[in-house]
Amino acid sequence: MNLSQIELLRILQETNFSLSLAAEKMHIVQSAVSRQLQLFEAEIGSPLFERHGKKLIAMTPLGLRILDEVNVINQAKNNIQTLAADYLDSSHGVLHIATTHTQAKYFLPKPILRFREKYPGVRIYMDEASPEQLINKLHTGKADIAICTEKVADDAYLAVKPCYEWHHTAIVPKNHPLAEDDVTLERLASFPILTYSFGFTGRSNIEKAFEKSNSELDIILSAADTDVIKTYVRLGLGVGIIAGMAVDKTLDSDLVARDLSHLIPSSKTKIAYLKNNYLPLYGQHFIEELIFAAQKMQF
Amino acid sequence: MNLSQIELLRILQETNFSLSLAAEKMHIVQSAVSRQLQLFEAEIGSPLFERHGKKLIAMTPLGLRILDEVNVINQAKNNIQTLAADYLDSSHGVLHIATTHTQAKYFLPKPILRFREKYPGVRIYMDEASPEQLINKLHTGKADIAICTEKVADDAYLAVKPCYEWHHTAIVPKNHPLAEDDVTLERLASFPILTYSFGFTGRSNIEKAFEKSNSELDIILSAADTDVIKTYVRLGLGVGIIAGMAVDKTLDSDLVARDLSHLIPSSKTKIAYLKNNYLPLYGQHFIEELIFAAQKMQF
DNA sequence: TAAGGTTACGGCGATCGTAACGATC
DNA sequence: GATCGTTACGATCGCCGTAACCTTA
Repeated sequence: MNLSQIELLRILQETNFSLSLAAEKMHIVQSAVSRQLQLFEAEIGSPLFERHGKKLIAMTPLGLRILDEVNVINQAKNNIQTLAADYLDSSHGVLHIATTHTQAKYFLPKPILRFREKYPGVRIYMDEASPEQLINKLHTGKADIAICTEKVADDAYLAVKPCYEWHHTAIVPKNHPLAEDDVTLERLASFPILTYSFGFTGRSNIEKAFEKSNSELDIILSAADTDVIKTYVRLGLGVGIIAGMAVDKTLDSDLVARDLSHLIPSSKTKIAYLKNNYLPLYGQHFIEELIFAAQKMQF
Repeated sequence: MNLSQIELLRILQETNFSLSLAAEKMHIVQSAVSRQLQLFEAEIGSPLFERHGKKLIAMTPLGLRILDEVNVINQAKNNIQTLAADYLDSSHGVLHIATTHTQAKYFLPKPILRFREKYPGVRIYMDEASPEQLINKLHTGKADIAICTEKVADDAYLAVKPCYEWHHTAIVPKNHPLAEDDVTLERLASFPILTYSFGFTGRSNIEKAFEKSNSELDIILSAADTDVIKTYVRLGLGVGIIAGMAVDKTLDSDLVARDLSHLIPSSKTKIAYLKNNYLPLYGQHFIEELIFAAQKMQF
């Protein structure tokens, strides 16, 4: 057993068990990969992959169980490398942030600016995805830190820190009835609604609010992206329900924002990362920036 | 970085940072070890060991942090090997049990007999040690399963299963006053006491019982070993306080046993093993035997 | 000066690459 | 028949062992 064989197993799971793709990723020829896999299976004494003829199509139960350990080893190996690099120079490096559109556009700009000032040598990769995908990116090592509102609870491998609490806001064009009227659940439900997709940015709390009432929402447009919602609200398609921090007083001056904090439960945006993943110092400082920025906010 | 370098680091911590001892353990020459360490430190880019001249005397903070990850890797590597062996043949193998003398002599015989019948191919190593050492043996991989009463709480890396509950018993020679009289804390305290050493077999509960009362125990002999205590009780040195299950009705018929369950809080014997350590099937069955045996007992 | 660690060098074995072959959709 | 995997073989590179050298108690 050696580390390249461990790495091979890890890559095979990523490449849908393709030896040729794995070879490419490892920068060696395919025949070498084939032999290494054979050697490893020989050492284990049992096949780790189900095969159709010569093609690998799945992992055996033993293979899956061993894959768990392989991932542990891989994580630890990466930690060693990160630790070493961090110790040599904690001012340079790479930070993969995975988050939803709303956070990326309306919450992250300030903390990222401050962070850039302190760490001009750190390259930031920002990855937008659905909350479900965010967690997956953490687990597969494609992201170091995830920032989102939904789905990050009850995962034993995740460390989750509360970041900030916010409320939803309804937005309508200036001439819309809701621009002036009292806002109630029933009144809201009488209009076509535009809001976030399932599983995004506090959508679950919107569901909860209307579950309890007798009204039913007529959601005519769901989007992951606040700006898409705003666009169609401007076109008069209906009432937008968006996150409070996504309302920009100057850019959205053509719209009227009505606070919904009395109707829809507050949402909590969290910061999540893998417990077993060593975050370089600048990563830890980035989280501090997030929390600092959160404290300065109010919705 | 490769697995032998990882292994080297692990062994260096075991050998007090001696390259020559490490070389011996790894069955290679010392110069090879020296070079591998240099290569690894070069790859890390920083020294992992503090040196006095050429001699290694301690680890640097970075080295210690990396050692954590090394141990994780080592554990996972062992798990892979155990998984593979277990899958090939779950009827043969080795089981390292670490426990105290009392458990080894008075609780384990029955479950071990039953286990041997089911798994004649499993070699059992029984290791006697203090509770503190038991935990250490688990952490260093020298034991798979520990059975004891003290010290196994609040360790995040340990899985702890309750095994059985028992009470202390006082033993005296037949002609001793306590053979007949009512047993109270005060009465007990009026005699010289022989019992377990600090940190052994429910000793902490004895302390607790007497802390609350005004009496103070005059412990004239402490031993880890119940049989030593019995021996000196037979010689008339005083009153023995031992675990209830350590009283053998036939072998100890020359002694009088007085139950202390109304005076000393009950003790709980637990089974502990490392959460991250894969126990082969027979190991899991061994634990089942322990729990089965425990249910058949009563003290 | 003995014991532990480093440096230099030669030899062996592990693993890679090339290439030809085999199988599967 | 194109893609993917296996087998065979030669070449290379990494790692070990021998041995001489360095350093400190």
